[in-house]
Amino acid sequence: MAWNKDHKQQSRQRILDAAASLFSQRGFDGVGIDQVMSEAGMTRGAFYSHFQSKSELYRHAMSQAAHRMFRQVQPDDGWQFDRRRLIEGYLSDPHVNSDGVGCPLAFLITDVAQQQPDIRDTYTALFANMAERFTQDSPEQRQNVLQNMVMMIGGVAIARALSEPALKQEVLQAVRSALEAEAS
Amino acid sequence: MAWNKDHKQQSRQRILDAAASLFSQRGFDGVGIDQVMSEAGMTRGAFYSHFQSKSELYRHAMSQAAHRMFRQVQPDDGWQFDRRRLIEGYLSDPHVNSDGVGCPLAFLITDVAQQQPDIRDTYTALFANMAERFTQDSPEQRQNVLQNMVMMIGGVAIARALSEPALKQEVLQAVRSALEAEAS
DNA sequence: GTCTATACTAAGATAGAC
DNA sequence: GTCTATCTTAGTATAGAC
Repeated sequence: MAWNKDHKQQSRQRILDAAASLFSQRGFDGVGIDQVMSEAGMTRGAFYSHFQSKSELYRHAMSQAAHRMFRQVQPDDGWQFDRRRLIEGYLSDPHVNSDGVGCPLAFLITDVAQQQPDIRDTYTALFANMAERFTQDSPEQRQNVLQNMVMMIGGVAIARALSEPALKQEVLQAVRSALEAEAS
Repeated sequence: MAWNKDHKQQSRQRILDAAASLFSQRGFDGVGIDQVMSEAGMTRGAFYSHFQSKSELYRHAMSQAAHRMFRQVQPDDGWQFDRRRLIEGYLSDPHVNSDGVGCPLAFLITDVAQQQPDIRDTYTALFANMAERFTQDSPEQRQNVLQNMVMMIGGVAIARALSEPALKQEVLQAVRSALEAEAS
């Protein structure tokens, strides 16, 4: 029994990892169950004993990717997060040009806006969650936090859409400048 | 002959208008040629005497929507555009919650990022074009212009993804505050 | 220039064997 | 729990009538 349970959990995790990566790059409509299951090392038929629908998979993959990012922002061991490191990492080339999992708040903005309410509710909860983590115990900073999140998320999303490297770097640099000015 | 030419132009325009609206709301993969042609009052077969592919239609629809917006920013009659009016209109409820054509730079960010190079090139050209219009003859302001564009585009895109009205308004208000502070 | 009909491919989801 | 097989629907694009 224990073995079976473990095995199912591992399969589910492989599906979620494949889904997070594929959805990050191609969006909801750009990914099929076939591709996800193939990348997870299984076939289509096995999918529905793990998730009820593609929509449910999308929501779980989005949540998982976001929470893994949150963990970097606010580690469990109680260390204060390093604001500058976070910003640099978020705007870095490996993240912006990632061909794997990226921050779903940035990589999937308009993709989410086009989907059903359940998916938009998940995105909304993740966005609100991140805003609260940043605001911590100084509610008077909330507007600044929201402005910084718009800059970071919007900047990464736009940079990913641009095909000209020079312009892409210019946008990312403009975002860095704005956030550094804000930090003082 | 003149009549035929006119008629074809009008059909093409109806297709473009329908496409701009549908793509704005549902993205590249969320729209079929059938839907576009049906909304334009024709059937599928007629499409390919106007455009070579769905991708070409998407690019033209995106360009047209953007240039119509540019015209509001910089009218032909030489009037200086009203910066505050532009910002208010861009962040307004009718634009953000529009169920028709919206600014493609905001409504289609991640949709474009997932598409082929030709589509990303079109988006890039439109973004660069808008940045230049705003910068006008003061190149030293270019970084500010890019920061403001990220704020406006990112803010509208995020607001559209959020399902909770209060949070959506909070984000838009934060963007307004940032842009007003910038204006001084 | 626009129509109907069709070729071709792929999607999401389900049924039933093992 | 995972497989193969299948149902149903819909997509892009093309061919040929009018």
